[in-house]
Amino acid sequence: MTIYDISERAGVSIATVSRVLNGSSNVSEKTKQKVLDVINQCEYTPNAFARGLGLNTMKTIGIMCADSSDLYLAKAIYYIEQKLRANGYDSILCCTGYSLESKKSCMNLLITKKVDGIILVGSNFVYDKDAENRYILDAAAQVPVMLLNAALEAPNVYSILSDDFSSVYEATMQLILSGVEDILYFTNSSSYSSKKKMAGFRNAMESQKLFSSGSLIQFYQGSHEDIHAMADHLMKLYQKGLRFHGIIASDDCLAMGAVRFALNAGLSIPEDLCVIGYNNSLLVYCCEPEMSSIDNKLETLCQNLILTLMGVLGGKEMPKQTVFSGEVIHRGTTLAGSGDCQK
Amino acid sequence: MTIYDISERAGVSIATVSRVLNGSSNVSEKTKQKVLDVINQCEYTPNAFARGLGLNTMKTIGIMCADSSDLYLAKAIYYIEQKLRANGYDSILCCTGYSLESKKSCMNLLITKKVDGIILVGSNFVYDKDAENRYILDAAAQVPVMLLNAALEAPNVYSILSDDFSSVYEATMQLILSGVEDILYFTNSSSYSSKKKMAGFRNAMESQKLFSSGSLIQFYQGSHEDIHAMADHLMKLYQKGLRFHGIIASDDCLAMGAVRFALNAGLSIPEDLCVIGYNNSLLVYCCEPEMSSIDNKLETLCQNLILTLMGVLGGKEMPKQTVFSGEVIHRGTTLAGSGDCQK
DNA sequence: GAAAACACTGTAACCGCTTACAAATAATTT
DNA sequence: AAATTATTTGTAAGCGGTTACAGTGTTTTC
Repeated sequence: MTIYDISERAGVSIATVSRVLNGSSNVSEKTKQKVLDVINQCEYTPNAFARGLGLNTMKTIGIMCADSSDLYLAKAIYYIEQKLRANGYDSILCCTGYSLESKKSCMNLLITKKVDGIILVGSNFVYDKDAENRYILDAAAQVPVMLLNAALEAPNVYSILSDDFSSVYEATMQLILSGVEDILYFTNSSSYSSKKKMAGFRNAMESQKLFSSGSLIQFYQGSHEDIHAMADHLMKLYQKGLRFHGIIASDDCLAMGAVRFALNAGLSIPEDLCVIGYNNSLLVYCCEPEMSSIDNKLETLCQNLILTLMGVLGGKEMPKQTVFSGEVIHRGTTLAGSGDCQK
Repeated sequence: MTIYDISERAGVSIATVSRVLNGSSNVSEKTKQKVLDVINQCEYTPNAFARGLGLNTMKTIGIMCADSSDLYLAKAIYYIEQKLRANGYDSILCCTGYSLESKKSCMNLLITKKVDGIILVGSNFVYDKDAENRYILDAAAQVPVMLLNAALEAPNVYSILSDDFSSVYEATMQLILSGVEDILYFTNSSSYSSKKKMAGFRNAMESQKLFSSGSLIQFYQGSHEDIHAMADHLMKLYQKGLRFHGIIASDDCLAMGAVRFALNAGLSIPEDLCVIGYNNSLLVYCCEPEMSSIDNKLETLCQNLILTLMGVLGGKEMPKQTVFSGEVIHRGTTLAGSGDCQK
């Protein structure tokens, strides 16, 4: 069933059918209705490929993320996909993994598929060295590129992110003010946003003359989900004699590792050890006491990202970078929050 | 840059260029190389829409899931997307939510976009009433439809699922054999696989003459992630005087709710209450003691699903239904596993 | 009532690729 | 060497839409 069939049955030309299909105003109400009737009756839907060829777009956005099974990224993808579809776009998903090579190849694939825009979900897509960000700039030469939780100043690249520096700075200060001074920053990444977080931690510590040595920032290198390994990492440090009464983790899962470590080491939370996670995910309710965490307003970020993208696609001038502030939420794993548990 | 440009520069016809592009064997090695050189030199990539129009496919598979941020579904999507791309396909993702209406509309969207196949991730896509499954059959009239964790006998519909009945049956029996006889089945869904699970539970209980009343199966209706609400649900039962020493949950998150309930009620696990979750997700390591759970071999399922789909798309005869068995993994929340914790 | 403006509709070119078929060339056979 | 066959290449007709432009019929203007 093609546009020709419809035009024939409706007794009009294909141009008229096409006009009806595309909501052109230059069709009389009468013929419009006639055509619409035939279309409905035949359950005709225009061929998407032909349409794509004619219009040079299929209203599709490419979404890239390292690992869609990551709790946080999965949530972001959910918000983004929903809002995209609500705007008449749909999304090609690519889980790239963490290697630059595969990111590049996914990027090319999306460009080849002629998506209308590309969303990079997660801060791990932006590198330190300019040369490594080349692939983003190349893509941006073709279609707008949106960064969630990362920033890159470049033409046709738009960044939506939370103020990770300030969030962690604040969390650290609050921990210090509650009397905890030997704090460990526990992370598994050195991505764009991770660096910001670390800087926030470091600045806060230094402002209180507490940043003594590099060992206060601990990198965990194992699997993203292996809570045991995370706990072991900390246990080793502990056994070597390193002491700390507070841990700020770069995500909730790592924080969960910290909680487990405390359990294994016989430390009680929050008396002997305070823990603050990041992302305020489902996991915060999964431990006892419940976990304090930093909420970076993911839904707001995603909402704004789509808004910006739609603006750009609509030819509007849009802000190149938008920053939202996060919020430290205290629950049972910090002293400040052991009393009043905010939602 | 089109195929005409290439043909001109290479001094051949567009047909030849097209042949080279599509790896046709009827091209001499010499001209092939000549064309390839020009293509590389010009960094030419064929227009995907035109190609789609010509070949009537864009090598794209539609993935539908209710909520990509669900721990289990997210993981499935990850596996599926990766394996699809490895096979030269990419995927349009649609998060449908749980209403039939939106499932239908997503399905239509995918058909309209002319995907080569559709994967329904999660058992909630299959309904009891045949009429409500109409939308699946309609889609299957166009393209193969793959069901993950659900089954439907229909032309061009392929089901890949785990043997949820047996898994839960076994888990229940093991609980009973360990001395726990008053067991609650805790679920939030009545999807295809949920029913199987319930039947497994019921059968096991009945086989031991323990299935006294309907109250042994408890439906939780709230948010999928609200662990507090889940715990509250159980607490209300408990306060009403209902007593149980075992809980089998239809997913790990609900099991986590059970763990929290135990905490709130002052019950110790596993002495006073045994808990078994489902999915063997990240969450099992997030509580103390670690959670016993049923592993349904998600990666194997996904692997097989893609294998089957590729077979079907390649015109091969493929099994209409493939069932894998799961495994009960005992950890700290069951008596059987309090001693020997298997990985 | 003729000219001008307007609203609607149709014709045909084009989007960029695939592929059936015809044509030309090369390799075998007799 | 002619005839036959196999290999390679080119021509042109789609694939199913969009849309510039031209054409027709109506209404408005003076």
